[in-house]
Amino acid sequence: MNNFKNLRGTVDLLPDQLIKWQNVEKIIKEQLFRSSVKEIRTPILEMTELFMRGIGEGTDVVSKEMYTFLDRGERSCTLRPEGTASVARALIQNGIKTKPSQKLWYMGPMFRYERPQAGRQRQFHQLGVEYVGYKSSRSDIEIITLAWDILEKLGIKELNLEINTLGDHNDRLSFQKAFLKWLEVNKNSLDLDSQNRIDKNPLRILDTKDIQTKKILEDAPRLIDFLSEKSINRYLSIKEKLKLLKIPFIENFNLVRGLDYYTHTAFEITSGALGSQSTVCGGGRYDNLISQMGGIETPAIGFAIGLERLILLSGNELEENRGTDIYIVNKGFDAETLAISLSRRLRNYDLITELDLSGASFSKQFKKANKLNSKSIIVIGDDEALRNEFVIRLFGENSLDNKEDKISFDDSIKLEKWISKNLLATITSEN
RNA sequence: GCGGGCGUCGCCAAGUGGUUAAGGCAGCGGCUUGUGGCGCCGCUAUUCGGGGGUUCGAAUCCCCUCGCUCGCCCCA
Repeated sequence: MNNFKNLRGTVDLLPDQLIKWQNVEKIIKEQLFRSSVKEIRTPILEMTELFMRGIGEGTDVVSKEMYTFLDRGERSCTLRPEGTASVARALIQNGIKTKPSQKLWYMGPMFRYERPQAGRQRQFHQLGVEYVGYKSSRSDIEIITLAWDILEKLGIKELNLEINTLGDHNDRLSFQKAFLKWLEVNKNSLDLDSQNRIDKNPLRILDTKDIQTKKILEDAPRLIDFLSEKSINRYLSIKEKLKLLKIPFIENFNLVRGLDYYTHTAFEITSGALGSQSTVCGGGRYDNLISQMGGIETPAIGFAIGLERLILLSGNELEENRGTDIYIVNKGFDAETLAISLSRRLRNYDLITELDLSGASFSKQFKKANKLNSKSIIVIGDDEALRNEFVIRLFGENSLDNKEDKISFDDSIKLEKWISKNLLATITSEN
């Protein structure tokens, strides 16, 4: 076996699987379109510095999961591990002042160097939505409901929305001060992982999985007690509105999320159906990111949905495929040319036509048409070529009677009539 | 980076030390060169992820290695 193989953690998506992907993407895009969210596309490759500064050097993503390499000009480049930093960069670079508020989405591959497992790949796909330049809690609500509605439109059930608030920069500073003081005292009773985080990213200790540490943390200072009145009111109003909108949620004070840039609202949507990688959607507010990256003070909030996990969760009704409408059986020199030109004409209709290219026997071609479940069939052979007409008839399982029509190659009207009577009616009733 | 499970045809598999490695699906060819669905017949792994070892003899036992997979960490 010295054939080529795909790289670990990457996958080939084959035509059959892509039917579902395309349907999922279509539903998502429609929902975004109706919500006035506009698409943005940024490069997959960025300078490494962007992610180090944007996401935070202490984070797991940056410290151990990036695909980083030197290009031929000795520049350090990184395949994007997430989309927010790139979008922020693009907006700053392209003059964010001229468009101070915008609703944006992007969809595409992201790369993280991790051990693959169920629902986790090294190259995976995300839908990201960013509301940039929106400050009020109304934007938090709209973006949470947008994420929720997309998942609902896809027919995904049994989702859990978790929310938390991280406060603003000052809230966090004063909390961190108290928390560090407490950590100093309790350091030795924490698990090793958490001890390591004290210097790098103390907030992350809050969502430790270690049971012992969890218990000890119950007596630690709580972020919520350090929030300013303004921050608290903001959070309370979000909870209030979610209740009024009947979006079920649970509060999770330990929801911190792995990226440094979050402020105020953090949220996550999970599903038990996913196994251990249960997060489908993660997001939050990042009011300081853009200014930290050199832009003007611009509050923003966003989320990302993992498409692979979405595909795993969405039902198989999205796998349904539209079959061939007309299969053109053809054989003989003149017949083949006529068949090609007829197939081109047929592509002006909303029909799926397939021209047989094999030159095989008629019986072979019929077998192929049958395998494809073609709804109808056109036959062009030497006889037809001679008479300048083709044979057309219905083909599916309900039409074994071989009732054929003959249509002249010049008679477009008769062809159109035949199509609308026999094919278009059934196609529209299906959709 | 650390644990557990697994690697036999494109896919699903039987085989657990003895001469030619079942079977099914898919594919190809034929019965049937101008009309399909069913059926029947035939073809498709000198080789069991790779390398080394034990043995008269290995897909089957041992060692190493690679890959996949599930979980931990973390995240989408």
